[in-house]
Amino acid sequence: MRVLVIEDERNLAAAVARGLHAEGFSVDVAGDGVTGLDRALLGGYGAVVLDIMLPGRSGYDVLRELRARQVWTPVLMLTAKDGEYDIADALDLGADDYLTKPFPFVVLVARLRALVRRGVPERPAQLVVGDLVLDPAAHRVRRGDTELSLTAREFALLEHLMRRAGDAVAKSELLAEVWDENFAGDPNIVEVYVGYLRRKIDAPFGCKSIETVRGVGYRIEATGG
Amino acid sequence: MRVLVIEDERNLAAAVARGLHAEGFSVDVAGDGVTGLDRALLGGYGAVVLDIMLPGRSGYDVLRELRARQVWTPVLMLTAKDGEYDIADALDLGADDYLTKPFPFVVLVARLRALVRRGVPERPAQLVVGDLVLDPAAHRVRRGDTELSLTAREFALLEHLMRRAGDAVAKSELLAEVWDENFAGDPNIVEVYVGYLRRKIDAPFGCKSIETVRGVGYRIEATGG
DNA sequence: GGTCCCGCTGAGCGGATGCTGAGAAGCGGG
DNA sequence: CCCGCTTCTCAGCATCCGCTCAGCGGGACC
Repeated sequence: MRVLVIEDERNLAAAVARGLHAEGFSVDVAGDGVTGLDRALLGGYGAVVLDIMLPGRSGYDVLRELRARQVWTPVLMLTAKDGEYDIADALDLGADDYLTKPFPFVVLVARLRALVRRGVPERPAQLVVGDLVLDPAAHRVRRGDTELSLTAREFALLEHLMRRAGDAVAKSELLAEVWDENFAGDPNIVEVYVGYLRRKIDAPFGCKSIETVRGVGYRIEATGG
Repeated sequence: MRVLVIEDERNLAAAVARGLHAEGFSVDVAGDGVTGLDRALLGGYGAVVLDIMLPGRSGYDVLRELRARQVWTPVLMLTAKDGEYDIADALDLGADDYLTKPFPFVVLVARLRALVRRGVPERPAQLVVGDLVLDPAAHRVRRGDTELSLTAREFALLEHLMRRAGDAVAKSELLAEVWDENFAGDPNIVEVYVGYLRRKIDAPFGCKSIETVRGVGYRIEATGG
């Protein structure tokens, strides 16, 4: 099984290539969108791993062009930040799955295998914590059967916490990932938004899924909810 | 390297255990899904060999539960028949590899080695001393099944001691590592915090895991815990 | 057995930390 | 053009934490 990896970060590309090779895949690497697209158009690949942020042509462009030319090779997108619109767009354009960096390597392999084996788009699993369910692609959150209405920022924060469910996530990390690496404002914003979240996802249901880890940050967990 | 084998066919389990042991693995065997899951949840295994057909809970269930609880130990599934859909489901659930019975023993060893070498540990192992368990990522401490609530400083101190479990750690080292290299205050602070720790992690359980090494510092050990 | 020093602990203070409400600025829809 | 929603700032407040200090008890060594 041949796999094409289109990724400009050399280290990551090399690591992925090495790992996939060890898993028995034949791997080609393209360092930018243009050559990546050329290779992909040649066909013969069982799957394509495609970074969104690329020099030359963006991952979006490559994917759009591929599908426009009737190439239906399964594509797994890699996104740097978990901006939900990126993902939604990519899926609309015909991506079959996606992963948010950084990702555990096994997950990449498992998803790739699933993609290749079935030849069927596997919908990325929703995030589940207790009876809290967040669907990144559909941009929805439910607690049990109740649909919750979150703003974009609240959603991004909750998604980030749920992706690391069980872990204590540092406030600085949340600030960097959910807001911006170079966010200049008041870091207190994290506390404010955690407050908003609690009022929406916990208080109405009398539970307490977001715990404060004093001196560190926050942790979301199934217990109590 | 510890390996957990969850397999109900006694002969097979015994053969696998013997063989792996001869290959240098430490092997635990669980004869059904329930006990297997319990063991696996305790962590500390480098890999799990998991039969799909099991009394108690099926291999699917065990795997699903494991992953749901954020346990990422590599799992190698064993299937009786070579129905590819079984395999597909298992891989989707987060299995890392599989073998179809009957399999040559050498293949099992090779695959296991590959699994372990590829190393998934993605999540830093938790620190274990007796029934004291500290999870740095989740920022949690348990004694047995009881969750302990430590402050940031207490946590840092305990983590440092546990990372060097069995060693006598100098007070000066603790001061430098847990506090600050250039800490200017009263060095007695270490004693104060060891006191806090003992009151939280030992006294309520009537044990004595933190020993004083007079003239040197402190040592944490399993004995009595 | 005595003496001395190390380690233990309780009280208490000052500051750090986290939560919340009020409200301003930006933005888009009607 | 106005209104409502969202995002973010700010300041007050309650709580918790980290640390100091001083006195006491017990182990080590002679």
